[in-house]
Amino acid sequence: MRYLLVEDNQELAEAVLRRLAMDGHAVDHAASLEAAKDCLAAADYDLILLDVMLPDGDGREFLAQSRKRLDVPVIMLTARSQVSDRVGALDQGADDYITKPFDFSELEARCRAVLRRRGGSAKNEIALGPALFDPLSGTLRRGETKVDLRSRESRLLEVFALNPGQILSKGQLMDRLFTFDSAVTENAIEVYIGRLRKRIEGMGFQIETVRGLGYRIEAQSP
Amino acid sequence: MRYLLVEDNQELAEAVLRRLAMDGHAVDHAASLEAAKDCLAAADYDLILLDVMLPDGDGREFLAQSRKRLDVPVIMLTARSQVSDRVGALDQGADDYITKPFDFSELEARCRAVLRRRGGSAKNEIALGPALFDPLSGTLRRGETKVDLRSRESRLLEVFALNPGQILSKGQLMDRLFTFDSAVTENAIEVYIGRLRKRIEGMGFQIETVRGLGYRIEAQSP
DNA sequence: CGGACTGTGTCAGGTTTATGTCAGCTTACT
DNA sequence: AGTAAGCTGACATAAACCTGACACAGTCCG
Repeated sequence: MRYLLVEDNQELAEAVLRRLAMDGHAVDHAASLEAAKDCLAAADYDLILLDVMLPDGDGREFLAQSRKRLDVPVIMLTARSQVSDRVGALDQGADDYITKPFDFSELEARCRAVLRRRGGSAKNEIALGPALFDPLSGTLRRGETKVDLRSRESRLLEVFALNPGQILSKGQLMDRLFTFDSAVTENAIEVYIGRLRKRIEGMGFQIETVRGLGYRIEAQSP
Repeated sequence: MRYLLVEDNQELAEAVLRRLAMDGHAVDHAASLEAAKDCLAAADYDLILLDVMLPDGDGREFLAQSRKRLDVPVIMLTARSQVSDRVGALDQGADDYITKPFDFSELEARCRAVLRRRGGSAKNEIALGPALFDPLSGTLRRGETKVDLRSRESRLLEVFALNPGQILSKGQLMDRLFTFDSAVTENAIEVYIGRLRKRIEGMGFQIETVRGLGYRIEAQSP
């Protein structure tokens, strides 16, 4: 997938770029509307991440104009205070919006959601042993049994599901679950592992601790 | 592989250099950011080990700047006390971090992990007779049988696996397993050899004692 | 607006586990 | 047989991990 990120905050932009690159996407970065136009002229994108406040104009106007020519999904990045930003963002042609500060995992989830909506119904469920996990809705299903996960639990499980068999350290999990400026304890991961374990009981797979290294998902042993 | 170590503590730097050299890597050493820049201009590296606190600046800033131009994996070396060091290290562009003081074997393991992640996901398993050993997850497999090793056991086995047929003295093994400033008895090695032997029973290879000299790994005799 | 509810993250105390030492034993070599 | 080297079961310890309880902030709903 090829993304275009339009964002003038350098620090934030780099963090987002890195993260999306880790997921295997090619991401171009434009720090202004001017630069964004150049990028759009030069390449085809699958998704645009568009900040509202930009040095040379308002992202919404840009969106309104581009919509006539483009048919690319757009996710708006808005500041929390700018409530009015949200209102109308969707009207203006955005496919979704996300308020800053956001978790990277949430951004990833929204990107997937939007792309899925657009690109037809590519199934987005992940098989976990005999169970099926839908990270978008946060539901886990095995036959008749269905479990709803909370947002954090869902993201956590998603990270495991995307790295089956691999050991993930608490540090890695933290970086995947939390914003870079939020200072949470590693203990939070332990707590969530515990909560998640309770929920996935009887689903045919389990999270196993690898002492000193991290955690790993595995199909039920016995 | 060619590494660049950016670290101002002379003693630590030399120890790391020696160790990595033993693994057959070429390692350059820069004691400051200034020197690091010169090195980067002069050569291409496969991996950078970057201390956070340096006499002429913060390693993280350096990293943030370099990221634009470089695409080399970076492992940050942070002090345990400096919690803030760790926070965001990965977001700032590091591929991994390791807190001082660290065991050399852990450093090696992380280097391998990062390089592997970067260089595609080639499996990193080592053949030991009829068995396969994955030093990253610490699992040993022979056909259907799977054994999980503990961290120290895993590192110990790794040393043997990388030096097949060679006799390794207890001193050498200690150097490879423990931090240079930690004072452990040679008996500890004996104990671990014993534990490891128990675990690898039936895996088709064995650790044999060479009285007065050390130990050696060999395929099962009969 | 206030109270009930929910999702989150922290904390403190309890539990488990890896690790290294020790003491006494076995083995190999002279 | 004597001696040094190696082995091993038992143990203390500290670190890693788990978990019940709680505090806090949103959100919902009357």
